[in-house]
Amino acid sequence: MMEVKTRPRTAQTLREALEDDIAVGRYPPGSRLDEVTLATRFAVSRTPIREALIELSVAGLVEIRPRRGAFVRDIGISRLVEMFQVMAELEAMCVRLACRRMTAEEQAVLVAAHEACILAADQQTPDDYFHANERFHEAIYAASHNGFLAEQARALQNRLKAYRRLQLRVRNRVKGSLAEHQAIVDAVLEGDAEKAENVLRSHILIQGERFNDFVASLDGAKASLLS
Amino acid sequence: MMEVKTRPRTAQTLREALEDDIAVGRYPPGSRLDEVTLATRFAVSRTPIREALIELSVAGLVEIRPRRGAFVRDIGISRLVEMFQVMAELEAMCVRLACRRMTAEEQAVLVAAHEACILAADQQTPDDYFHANERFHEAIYAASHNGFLAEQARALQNRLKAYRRLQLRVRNRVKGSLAEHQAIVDAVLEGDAEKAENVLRSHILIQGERFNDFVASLDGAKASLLS
DNA sequence: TCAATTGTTTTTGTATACAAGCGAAGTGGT
DNA sequence: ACCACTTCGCTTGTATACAAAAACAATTGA
Repeated sequence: MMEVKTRPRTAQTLREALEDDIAVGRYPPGSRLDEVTLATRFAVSRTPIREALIELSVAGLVEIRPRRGAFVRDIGISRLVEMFQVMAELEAMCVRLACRRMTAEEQAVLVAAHEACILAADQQTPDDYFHANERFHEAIYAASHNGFLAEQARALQNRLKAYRRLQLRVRNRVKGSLAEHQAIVDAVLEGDAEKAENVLRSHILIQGERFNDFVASLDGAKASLLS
Repeated sequence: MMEVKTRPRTAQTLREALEDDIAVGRYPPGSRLDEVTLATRFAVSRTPIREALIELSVAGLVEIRPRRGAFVRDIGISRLVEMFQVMAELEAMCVRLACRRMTAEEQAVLVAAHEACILAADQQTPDDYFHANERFHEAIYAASHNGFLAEQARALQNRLKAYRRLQLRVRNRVKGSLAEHQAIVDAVLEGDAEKAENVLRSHILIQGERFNDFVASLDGAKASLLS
């Protein structure tokens, strides 16, 4: 069997490596994750592979069907909308708390992250914007001063990573995202918690909708998901 | 070493067994979970024990410090408050959605669960009330018609199980809890989503506060936590 | 020709064996 | 006597071996 480029396994854990491979689409939803194949690919025994797969299954990215193996969890579109709904609520909570509690430094970090987003959006590199966007939201999580909430938000953001990335491909979505960020920053700087909360909530909800559009637009042409 | 009563391991998984043991206090926060000890206790090899511990660590009940073992996660009081805050928001979201979406049958289930709580509260058995209470909240999760949200709510409720149980020991807490439930049911039946949301939110937040009281009241006498 | 049953093969789940790191205790030096 | 260093034991992390279940294929009977 033809060996595809195997990442050198720097210092990152097996779990992170698999997480990335799933997010990037190397292992598409529904595909089987064979233990021995993975073991040979990463040049380890089955044991650490199994442990990584268990972690991923608890985290929700992988489904382990007893006695028949691990599969990349295929999230239906309706469940995806549900997840974005919860994500919206978590982020709304974050920004609400952030409005009350955030320090001047944290405000500066948020503004800087926003400006980085603007820069990344200008040059037509969608992946750069994707990462700048992640840091923007991270700034809000951290500013909530609720460590547990921030963890939950990060975990769910990570679980939705693949879909958030795709959703950015929708026409004019980056521009729209940016405008929403601006509104959020404005509200936060004004200290208008209620406004910030509402804008952020719909900023997330719109992602679920745009993803829906995206899927609908390709319809039969599932193959191009990995284009 | 003296063998304490080892549960016969009916059909439940190792993970659930350990979860229970932690919730019940057999393994108090901070205590070390030795792999070989657990292996002999459950009469299995280290492998399935390790896998269960990994699951628990991802779920957040256990902390695995590399190369030094697994410990029951010791949740500080401030983090606990954070967790109750998030729980409150999740439940508020559940009831808000439930108000809009719940069917007549689901309303009936909720009312029935509430009545079961009243019955359980009358007879002075705190554990019965605890379980009836769980079913009451479960009815709300299910009625949200957002499967993912319901899963998240259940997971967090489970993680807080030990603390919710203790918090019920505070003077008059059961009576107070019941009154709050009544208010929630009323609001839901009226279809007043905003009211239901607010009442439920503070119903959860109050648990964090009452737990705080509870800890403060014993103060030095940590030993009696397991009374 | 098709279905069913049986035998083979592949794959998961568990046990055991082995390697390597951390901690504790002991030893030697100052 | 006190501190640093070394060594030994115990525990985790990983590899391998084995058992059992599921998938697959082939053969036989209708």
